Amino acid sequence: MSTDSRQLTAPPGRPAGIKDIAKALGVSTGTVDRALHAKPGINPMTRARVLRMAESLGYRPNLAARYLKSRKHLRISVHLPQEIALFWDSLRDGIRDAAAPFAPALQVDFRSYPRLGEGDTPLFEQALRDGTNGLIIAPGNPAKLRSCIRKAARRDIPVICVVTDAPDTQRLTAVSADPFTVGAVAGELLSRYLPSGGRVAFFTGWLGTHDHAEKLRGFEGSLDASRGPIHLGPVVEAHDDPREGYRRALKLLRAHRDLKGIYVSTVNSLPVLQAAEQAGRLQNLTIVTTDLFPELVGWIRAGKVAATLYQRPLTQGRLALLALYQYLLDGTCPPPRIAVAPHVVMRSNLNLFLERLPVDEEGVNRPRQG
Amino acid sequence: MSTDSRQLTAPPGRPAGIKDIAKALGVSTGTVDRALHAKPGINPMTRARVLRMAESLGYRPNLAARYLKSRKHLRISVHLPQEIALFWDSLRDGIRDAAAPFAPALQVDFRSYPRLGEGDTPLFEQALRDGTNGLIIAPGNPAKLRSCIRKAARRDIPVICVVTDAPDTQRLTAVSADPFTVGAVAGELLSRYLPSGGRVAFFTGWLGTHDHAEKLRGFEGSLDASRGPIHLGPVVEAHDDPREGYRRALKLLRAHRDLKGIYVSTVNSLPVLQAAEQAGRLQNLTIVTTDLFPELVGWIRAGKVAATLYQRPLTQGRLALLALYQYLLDGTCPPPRIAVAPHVVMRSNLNLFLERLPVDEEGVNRPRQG
DNA sequence: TTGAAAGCGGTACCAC
DNA sequence: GTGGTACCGCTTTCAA
Repeated sequence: MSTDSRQLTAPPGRPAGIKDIAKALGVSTGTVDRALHAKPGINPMTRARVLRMAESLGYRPNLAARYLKSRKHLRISVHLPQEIALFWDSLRDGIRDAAAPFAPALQVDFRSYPRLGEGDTPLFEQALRDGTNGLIIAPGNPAKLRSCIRKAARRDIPVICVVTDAPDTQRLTAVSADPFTVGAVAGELLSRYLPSGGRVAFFTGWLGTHDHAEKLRGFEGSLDASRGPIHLGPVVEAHDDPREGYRRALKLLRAHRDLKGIYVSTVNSLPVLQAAEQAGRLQNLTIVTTDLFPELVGWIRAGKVAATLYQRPLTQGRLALLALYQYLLDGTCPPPRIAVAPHVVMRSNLNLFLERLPVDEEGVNRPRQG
Repeated sequence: MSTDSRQLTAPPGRPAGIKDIAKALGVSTGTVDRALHAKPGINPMTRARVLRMAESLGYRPNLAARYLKSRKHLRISVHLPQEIALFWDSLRDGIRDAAAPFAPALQVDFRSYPRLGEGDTPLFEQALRDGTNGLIIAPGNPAKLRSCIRKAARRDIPVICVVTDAPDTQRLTAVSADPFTVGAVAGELLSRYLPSGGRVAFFTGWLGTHDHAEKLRGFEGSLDASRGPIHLGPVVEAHDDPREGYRRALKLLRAHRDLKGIYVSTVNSLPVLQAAEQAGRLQNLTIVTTDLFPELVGWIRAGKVAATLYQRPLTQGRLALLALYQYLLDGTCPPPRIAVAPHVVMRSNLNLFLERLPVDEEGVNRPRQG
């Protein structure tokens, strides 16, 4: 008679291993391995028995041993733009830092392309050919990547979006500073900052971009919800171009002498600030900007920028990597969207953020003189 | 003649291991191991040669193999108060989450004592007796723990402080929301929120407590630095006692009919809010509070609390654990202080934080009626 | 003071 | 289909 397996189901002193399963069933470790990994060439019956026993013994694979033997380097590819360098470099740093504890089991390949949406498709396809195990991307133009993502999904290669999302695709998840909330925070700040009311302008890149439109929605909703008599004024698309931003800002300021505040919802805030200073309007404008970069520091220090909403690239990178690694390691599915709470950076807490920013404190931080 | 070691210093195809060092030097792996771990019973000369070779080969220990064999569970003790449960539980969660990837190589023992500063000393001494490898504590009364920390340092057992610091001790580092900055942010927010000026009150626990005094310094400095004609009004110590807080708040409001704002710099904000509501003054007060807990949610939603400064216990826990683990693993010394940037939580971004807060959305969040 | 060798828990290959 | 076993890189023990 075979031994009564039930008495073996009691948890032993130390965690059950593959050998314990094999012994309890009177099979070899090889068989157990094949069963656990759904490898070909095993009797379905045997497989079922092994799985049941593994379950009842509470078997958890020892990852140290697994990695030690198989040396299976998980390789993941990270494709991000070069511009704006500081932001994307921070994101890369966040990914690198989060990946460090898993080295050398996890290898991260960074690849860059010039600007958001320009040249990411070929990189994606190359990564698929190279047999990457997972991807982190910032889809500037989701439509163009749609088929790539589908292809990856078919091969069970997870894709995580950062900063921007590719909605309605099979990407595993998207990590971002929820744009609606970011816009809403800007709106609430300006409402509170301007209790006597007035009109505020909204600068953005392209209203056709999902994220930018969401920011506007959040911003407007927040202004409406506030009790103050503050209202949404002109909405300006500057297409993330400094010269266009400067030109449009100047024009805007001339056309609207009563403007009380401005929210620049993309990183393109410097031209707007310079235009406002040029026009001598800074004193009477409350300005909220987006993200944090060396040239902005001086403006914040001087109180010319009331607050900037920092999208925390480091944290986004960390969360994206962890979600991807978890999925690759044990199939854990992250929630469909991971929202990072934006930081409200002002003069009083600016220094805390500069520590993590590769900022040259000398000179760079002075606001340019008109 | 021994082989010329220099040609071996070139990085090989795959990472150098302990055997590579042994082979290059013509010694055994046992010797290499003893040298690398400063174990007793090895010729200093041999040791030096091994270390040099390890260096030049760029040797990095294979952690998988190390853990697989030695099963050396690092055990660390985390001692935190029970009250206020929600805050400290979040901190514990942050530690737990950060430790999870290292399981089972790292085991975390949580121990609790009733309130900050009450009963932490015996726990500390017990942990030392039990042979813990490291500690995370929240020193409510640094003076009492001073000798404990010294004892730990002598045995090379790292101690990390969270939330509160024990300055001038040998603790490895302290993770906290830098109190000066937190106070300064509150001051800047109130200055901006109240452009027409006036006086604002400052509620705290004990001015004798380092952190609380720092918050006041930051707060006042920020008010002074702002251009607005806003000034520091009454400073109230409520000793973190709800009844005392309520009583003092009522009295304060009666004595200062012109008060424009209040900053409650400890978690003891509910009584102050209730007093203000009772006195019918909420409409004309801009209130900034500290931390986030279920009972506060309704007040924020209703716009009665303009903002609350959240000290991000999850992040503090994560950073503390990582710093401790890094130190235990490869001796990496963290900076003497790790500052967490506090989050500015307002109506518009509240939901992002509630997701991580064990909050019952039903009923609990309504502000209590008088 | 040093060397040799036995595992740690899985994986992968070969033989049956 | 299944069993047996060498081996991943390191630690630890025992013998020299």
